[in-house]
Amino acid sequence: MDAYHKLITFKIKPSVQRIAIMDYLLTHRTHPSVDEVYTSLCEAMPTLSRTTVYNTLELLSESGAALMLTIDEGKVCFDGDTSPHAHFLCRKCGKIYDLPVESTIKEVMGLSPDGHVIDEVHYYYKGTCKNCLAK
Amino acid sequence: MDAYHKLITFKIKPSVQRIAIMDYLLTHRTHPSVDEVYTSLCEAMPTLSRTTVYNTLELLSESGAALMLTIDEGKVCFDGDTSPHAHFLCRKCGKIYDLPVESTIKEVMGLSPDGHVIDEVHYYYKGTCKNCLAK
DNA sequence: GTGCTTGCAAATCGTTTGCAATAGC
DNA sequence: GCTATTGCAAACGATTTGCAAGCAC
Repeated sequence: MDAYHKLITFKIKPSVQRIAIMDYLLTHRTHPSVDEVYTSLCEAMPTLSRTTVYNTLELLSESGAALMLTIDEGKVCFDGDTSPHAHFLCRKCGKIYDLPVESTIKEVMGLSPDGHVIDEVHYYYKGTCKNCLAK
Repeated sequence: MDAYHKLITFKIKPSVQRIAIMDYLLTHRTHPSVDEVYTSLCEAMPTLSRTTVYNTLELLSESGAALMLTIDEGKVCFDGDTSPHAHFLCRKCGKIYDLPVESTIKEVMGLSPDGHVIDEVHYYYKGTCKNCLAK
């Protein structure tokens, strides 16, 4: 699905900026930070403001069109892939990798044994990635 | 185990401040932020500085004597309980609850199918807690 | 006395806010 | 024209840094 239709699907009114940001998330599976999205899009859209990127990414994650990741302390990252998967952060190079989940995240959703309602699940792993191990 | 011996176990040189901070984490299972630890300890130790709290909590989490939680975007929390368990954040009241983990986190530790070395695992759940549901 | 630990103040950085300019129906 | 969206600049708050003073062996 392209960016425009993903916005429509999640009931988000499309605008030039929103489509560009959604498209960036869908075509760059690098789990970018706000600043990476902003800086990358600025080349093609020089009038884009950081505020709009903040607003839009918040809107996307609240609407369910993107995931807000807090695996990296001190700065938030975003993922346009909203299918169930886990995330791995390499402490050496700082890259975030996708990992498959054994027991699907969907099973956890709903009411916890303690009586809390769970509507969002994140599995975060940290360590050293394959590439950094080889060095 | 008391704070002093937990520091020794994790090869951390004890000091008055480090013992006080470790003790705070062991006796307050509220997943406090840096500021909560600092403010609470300041009453009894007026000369304590925020820098020391930052340094010590970083040292504790790097040494494995405490967990650094990033479930709450924008500010980091700490947990003196280093046994395997998951965390649930209530978006209404902001409290973090401990949850038991079905498949133990220890099983995940080690080499991932992709060849990355995993040495830290966090399971984060978000939603509305029992108490807030009742209101 | 040497090296580690602490504490203060200033700086930094990601993020939020207030508000005016703009775009879309 | 009305409402929602965008963009700028200033404010904010958590965290980091530089460095001097203090403590322990």
